[in-house]
Amino acid sequence: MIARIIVDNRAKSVDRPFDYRIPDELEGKIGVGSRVIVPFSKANTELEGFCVGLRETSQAKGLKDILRLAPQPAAFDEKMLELIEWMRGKYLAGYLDVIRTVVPAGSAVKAQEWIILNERSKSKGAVINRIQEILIENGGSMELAALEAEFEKNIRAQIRGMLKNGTLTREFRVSSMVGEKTRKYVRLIVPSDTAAEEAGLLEKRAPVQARVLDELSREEQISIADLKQSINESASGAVNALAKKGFVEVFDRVIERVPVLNTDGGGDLIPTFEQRSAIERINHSISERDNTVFLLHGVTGSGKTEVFMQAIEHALELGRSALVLVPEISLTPQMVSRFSARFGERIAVLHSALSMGERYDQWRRINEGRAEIVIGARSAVFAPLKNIGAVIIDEEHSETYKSEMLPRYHAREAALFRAKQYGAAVVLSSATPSLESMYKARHGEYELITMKKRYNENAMPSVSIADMCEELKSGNKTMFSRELRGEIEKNLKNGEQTILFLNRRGFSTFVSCRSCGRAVKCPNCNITLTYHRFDDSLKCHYCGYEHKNYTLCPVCGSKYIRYFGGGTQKVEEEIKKMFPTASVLRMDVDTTGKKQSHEKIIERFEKEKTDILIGTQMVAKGLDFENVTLVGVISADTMLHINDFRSAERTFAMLEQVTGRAGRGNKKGRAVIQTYSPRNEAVRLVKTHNYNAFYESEIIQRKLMNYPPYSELVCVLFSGGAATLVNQAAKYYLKQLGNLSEWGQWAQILGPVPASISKMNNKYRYRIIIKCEDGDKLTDRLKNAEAACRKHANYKSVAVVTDKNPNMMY
DNA sequence: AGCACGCCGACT
DNA sequence: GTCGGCGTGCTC
Repeated sequence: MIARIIVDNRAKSVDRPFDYRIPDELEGKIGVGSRVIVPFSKANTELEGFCVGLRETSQAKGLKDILRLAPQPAAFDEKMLELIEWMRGKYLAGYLDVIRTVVPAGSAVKAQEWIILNERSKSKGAVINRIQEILIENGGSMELAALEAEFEKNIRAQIRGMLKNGTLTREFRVSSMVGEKTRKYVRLIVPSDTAAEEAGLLEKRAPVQARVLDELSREEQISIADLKQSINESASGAVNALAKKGFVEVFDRVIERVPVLNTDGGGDLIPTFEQRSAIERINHSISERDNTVFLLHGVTGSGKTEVFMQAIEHALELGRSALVLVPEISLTPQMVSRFSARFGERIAVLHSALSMGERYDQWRRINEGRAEIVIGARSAVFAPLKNIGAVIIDEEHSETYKSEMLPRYHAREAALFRAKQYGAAVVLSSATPSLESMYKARHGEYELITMKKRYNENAMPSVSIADMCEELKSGNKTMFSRELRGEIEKNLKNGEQTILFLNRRGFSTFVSCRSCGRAVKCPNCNITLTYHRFDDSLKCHYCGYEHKNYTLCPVCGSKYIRYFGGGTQKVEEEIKKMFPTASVLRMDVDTTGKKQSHEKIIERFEKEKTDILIGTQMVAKGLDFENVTLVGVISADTMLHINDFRSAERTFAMLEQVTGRAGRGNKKGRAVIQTYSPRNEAVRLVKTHNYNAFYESEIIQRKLMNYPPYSELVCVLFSGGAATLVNQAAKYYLKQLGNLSEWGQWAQILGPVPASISKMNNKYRYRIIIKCEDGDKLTDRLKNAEAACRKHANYKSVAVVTDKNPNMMY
């Protein structure tokens, strides 16, 4: 038999299957997804490979044998392979890029090349002698990479020569990067009465040893870590002494790294009429296996989580599994704990904070069918579930579902693909669905379920809009309108909590000179630097460049340097000035840098009843606190004026979400939105929480401008060291794409033009945007044009990245 | 990526 | 004459 193998060699040109013979001893043991070790290229380097198919014969000449199986289980099954193939086409990515995305990182085996010195030979080459000396110093063998590191120049030629004449031999040693985790355990190897007797003897002389024996008589095996806890630090010494005397033995026990889940999440609730009817429709589809896609449009607090849980329960009853995607797991702790309270051990939670080992163990649990419900962010869509019955995508409009790395997949699209494979029901859920999804729902492609009532029949928060132009006219130059200020005062008096939201993305605080009018820019990127109060420095949020704050303008030397825009730090400062007695917490990227500090802030806010929480994006999602009755949006404009066709949609969704944080308990919630554009539709319609009106006004704009959902966008980004070269490469690419008239569909090409961030990390960037009916039909053309660019001698240094349906326009 | 092959200039 | 420079092309 012949196996088709994708070799784990990062070179793009080898991104295709290679045929290998399956040796007799491996016959029948290799199938789709198997991880194997194969010799590759002239040097027969041992590489890991993934099997993507079997066949009887091969036309390739010079077939080699598969060397052996890698220790890990198969990385994927046939269904997952279909997904891999689909993603390869859809997102113009290579096999390996896709496989590395789909298969958990770190579960790969890496073979290190070791060099062994056989005999010391006399040589006239200084390098050759030095190689021998270093090898002898290291006990006769070394990893090639370590050996090479000892030299400044390349020693490949010398090594090759020495391998040929037998002075050296080569060996590949595999070390699996992540495998099972083991822990040291102790157990008795003598009868328990012998141990008890010994314990009695040791009582006075060695009390710690006596206690170890005592505990082991009650429990068969105990980890050394536990003993250290229950006795004291010297327990491990005592264990060693007992082992030496032959009473106990220490052994490695495989343990699974399962993160601890919080399981307090309240009991079952009685579903409302709206919930019941939603559940019925979804469960019917699960039973029928008809792959219906539901768009669940429900206001915040309408009890969508309960609907999800009942659908999942139904899928499990039918022996099927369930996949739940959320925008970011750390932002939905309440949902996760409700799920784990209900489903316990059957859940696997995948999130970015997991270590590689934890991730691998979760992957195995799912793969072996020990966890049937997966809840996680974007990449959880690749969880190795079998027989999926229900797929739930919460906050389906969220932009975090789109990957910014290669392959630039959209988790919603990938989830729909998987659901189709298994005939699973899909629930796309949101209070503010994406225009694309609502369009499909209104045109019969998806089934619309609407949930209008909040679970506890609470009214939606009342929203008022503060016109900041008016404030300025009446002489208010602070960041806060009189109305917001008044409401905060009211809340402080009543002992109720307030959340202040500030969207820093897009318009960060920047430093500019009042004399020459120039803003301080990053030397590597065409972007203004952001001022950070904390260490009085200017930082570039794209490349990480950092500079101490200037006291004089770096361009004209003037001392009239000014700060523009207000970040969260500024808001915090002003609030503290205005309300000196109020307790204040700030939550943004700077205060949540460390793992879990974000959860800690939320916990503190809840427990300590902090008066005011100031935050960015992250306060907008999932927080559900009874005592929060006021939400203030410092500026609704920051997102609105970004030059992007989705900015209105984003603004509306964001405002709906933040204002929805108010009044989750019995008290009525209020929200104040500050803006310089009070008449803008996205801002105005939040006041009445009227999504449908917003949809109708926005969809007209989209149709007029032929934007999605009336078209598809393909964005091609070119970047390289010299602006003109990059621009030429983009033009050459367009020429390779051929005539629009031959494409068999309506299409429009925009560009090439400099990208919105025209320079990043010292790379100049140009973009082409293709508006068309069906981007997937262009895939082959795009791939060919990209390949032509890469081949062209002049443009080899220019990187080309294609993004279908990008979040932003670059 | 890494290696071999191959076609041109500077050396024993 | 040949050693070695790196441009080109292939890896089952």
